[in-house]
Amino acid sequence: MRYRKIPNETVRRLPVYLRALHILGQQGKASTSSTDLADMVAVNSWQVRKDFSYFGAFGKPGSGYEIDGLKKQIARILRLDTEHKVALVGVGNLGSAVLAYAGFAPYGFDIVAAYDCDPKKAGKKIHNVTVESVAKLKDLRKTGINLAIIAVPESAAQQIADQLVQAGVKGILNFSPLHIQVPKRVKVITIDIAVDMARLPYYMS
Amino acid sequence: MRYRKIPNETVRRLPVYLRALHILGQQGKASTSSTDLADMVAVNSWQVRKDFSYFGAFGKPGSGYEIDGLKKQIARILRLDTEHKVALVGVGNLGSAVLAYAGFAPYGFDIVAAYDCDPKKAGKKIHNVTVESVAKLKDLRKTGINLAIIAVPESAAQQIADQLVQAGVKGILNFSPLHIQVPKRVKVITIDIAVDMARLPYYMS
DNA sequence: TTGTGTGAAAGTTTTCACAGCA
DNA sequence: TGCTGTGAAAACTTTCACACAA
Repeated sequence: MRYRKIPNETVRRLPVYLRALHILGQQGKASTSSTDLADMVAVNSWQVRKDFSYFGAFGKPGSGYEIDGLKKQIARILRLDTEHKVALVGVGNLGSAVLAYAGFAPYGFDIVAAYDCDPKKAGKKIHNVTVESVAKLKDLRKTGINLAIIAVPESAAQQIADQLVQAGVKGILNFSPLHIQVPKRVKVITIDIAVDMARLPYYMS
Repeated sequence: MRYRKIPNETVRRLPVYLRALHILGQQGKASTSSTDLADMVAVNSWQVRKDFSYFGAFGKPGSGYEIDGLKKQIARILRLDTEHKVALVGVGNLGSAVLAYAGFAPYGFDIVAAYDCDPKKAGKKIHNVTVESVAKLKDLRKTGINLAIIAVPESAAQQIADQLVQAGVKGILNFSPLHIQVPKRVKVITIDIAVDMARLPYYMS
């Protein structure tokens, strides 16, 4: 079953496996099994094996998966085998939290630029990144950054997205609710905290 | 097709429809169509109609859906027709951003308590909520709060989750990566920013 | 013996096409 | 005419069962 079309749901799980493997690696382990991985990320062992099978076989019957090799394979599939420079737009409460967040590093993301429309913030250094005016967004193209995080208020999100696309950004992580319009070639992933939270009561007994 | 089992994916979309309806209501509109709603949330019109059909018919052929009525219906299904008090644990960068976030209010969520393990923060008022020591978590049961947001570092998350379950919490929005172990009766929804971001490069041309 | 890889079956979700109401 | 509601088909995803490799 080599190199079939990878199901979307599998792609969604791959970063989770990657994080689990990262942790196992830090614990000094060299290999693991589909059962152990499954327990860590709360799926079934056959789901893990099936997911991996979409890009060909990685594991050894009897002994399991070699952690370093598997990490590299998954990183390559997700195109996380090279560093990605990221721009952040909106350095409010949420933006600052994003800048402080250490969780991006294991995936090879590095936030190297930050923009805010508040002139008082321009020039300030927050978590090692100097905040610039949003007017400077047009210079983004020269920097080779093609990933951006939008953490601005809802009302400004579409306008910022337009500017980012103009500046050559190809992928956007969007924290503002509802849909942002971009050309088809640009991928947007939206995280809406309230929308996710709103599902909780439904599932509570 | 009345009162069939509601697909999980439909439940995931309901809060999104709710937000769109909220906006339409604020714009002074009284009714809308499946096509308009679909455009706002980036799905197809037949998906919208199918989703609504799982709880019975709401709309009028020819004229569409009455916004207020539809909002109430969806809120009732999601059990968002009553206010929900929420406790926040972890008032760091992310926790503060959550406290400041206005997006919860339209769904009826109200963050009324905040806890942090840093004794220096105890007693401080942040965005109208007084921060308390995590030692006070055991008093949570008396307050009638059964929803919590975990915004603590990864290493403390499981321990906090255990305490929350002990205190009678039935639903948890978890910002720390990887899986948190809770009894089956408790629902956990995890938001992992980095894991979502990690899918972007795969989809970028 | 332990643990992988994978066809086939079962289950879920999306898409389509169209009947029918206002 | 405009727009809904829905059965049926198609597409996608998960689960199972088991052959087989170390």
